[in-house]
Amino acid sequence: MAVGIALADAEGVGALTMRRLADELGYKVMALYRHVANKDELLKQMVDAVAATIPAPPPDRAPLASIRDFTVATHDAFVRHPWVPTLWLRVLPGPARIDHMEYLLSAFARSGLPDDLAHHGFHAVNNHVLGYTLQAQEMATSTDDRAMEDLALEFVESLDTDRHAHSIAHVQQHLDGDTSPSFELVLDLILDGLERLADR
Amino acid sequence: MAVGIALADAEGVGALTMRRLADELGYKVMALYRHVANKDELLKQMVDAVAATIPAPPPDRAPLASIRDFTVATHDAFVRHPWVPTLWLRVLPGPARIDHMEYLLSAFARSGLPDDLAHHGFHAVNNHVLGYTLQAQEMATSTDDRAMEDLALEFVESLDTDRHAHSIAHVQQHLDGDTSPSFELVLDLILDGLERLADR
DNA sequence: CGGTGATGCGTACAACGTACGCAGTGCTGG
DNA sequence: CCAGCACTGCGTACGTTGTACGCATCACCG
Repeated sequence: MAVGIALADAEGVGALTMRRLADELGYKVMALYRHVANKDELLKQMVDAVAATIPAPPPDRAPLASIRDFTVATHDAFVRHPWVPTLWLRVLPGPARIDHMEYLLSAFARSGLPDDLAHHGFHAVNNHVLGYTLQAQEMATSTDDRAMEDLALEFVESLDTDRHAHSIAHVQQHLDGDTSPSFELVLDLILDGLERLADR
Repeated sequence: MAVGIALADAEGVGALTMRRLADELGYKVMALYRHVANKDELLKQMVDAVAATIPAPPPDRAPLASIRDFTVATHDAFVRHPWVPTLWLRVLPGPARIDHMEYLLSAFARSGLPDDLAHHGFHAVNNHVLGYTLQAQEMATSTDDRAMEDLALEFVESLDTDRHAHSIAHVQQHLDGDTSPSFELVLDLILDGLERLADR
């Protein structure tokens, strides 16, 4: 069931309406409610299904490396399903999401970082994946790829060349596309910082 | 206008319906549309109004310290108006939001960091404020303070003591409240990391 | 004084989530 | 083999939301 649903991520969460989903499946609306309590429950299951696809690194990997890999894998999943980060926080966590959390916490526990740093690190890493992907979404809302670039240019046009010089330059940097590995760079920034703090 | 609206942050965005807002103001629904094009426009103005309240540090402050202060101020604003982070990315940026972006970028430009690091740093900092506050929201959704604690405890009850030991411990840490300054700690982690990368 | 613009509003509609109760269908225990 | 039961699909219908459209009112200016 969650499968036919995840297919509707081709059109964004906004397009995911119960009637639309029913149509897609060849059923009528109310039939869906025999399988799902309500829409929130449905979304919860969808998010959980995605969470379940995030692979945990092999157990023999070093803790910090595991954290890195796992976070990158989470980011990948978010990129593959752009609607997930939006819902990640809004719906109640299902089993897979709890396992996800548990895994990351356990890796931090094994990392040798002091308890409080591990605690903060967990949040830092979580915020980073989530914030980063959400931010990326901001741009790509329902724009068919080429149109996004136009939209960015149009946005730049609307700015005052003097007062917003930096913003214009920033957008330009994005359009030049020379900033791709930003996600992992900042992730490493955080992880290295944690290690350094622990060493003191 | 945005004033009567911002007052509706006492009940969360969900409660902000056009009819409700009209009632609150003593008007009927359609009267609102003489002042605002549509609801998105309204939300945009609300977010922008909040963005306008975020103070820029004095010009003589060191760039990195300015970034820090400004980010903390942004976080404060988000805490004061919990509905803002959710909308921050969803609505189009108004003038105040553009100024906000411009200020942060200009501080990075003055910081002496190489261009690409400044670019990434901007995103890192932005993601952090946003991600952090959103994450905090996750917990505090429409729960009247004391009830939240109960909810957390109930959540813990639902977990398997063995399989989810770390998650339980993590929630416990939150309930003990010994983790408050987490936001600034991670922020410093990021800023220090940027500096260190630049020095190499 | 007549006209013109801004402002408030009443009615109405489409899209949504979903409550409720009925109908068919297949499996099970006697 | 059949009565009953549980499950699944569905038709109808309601309440809530955003908002289009057109009319009424009123201030002001020539």
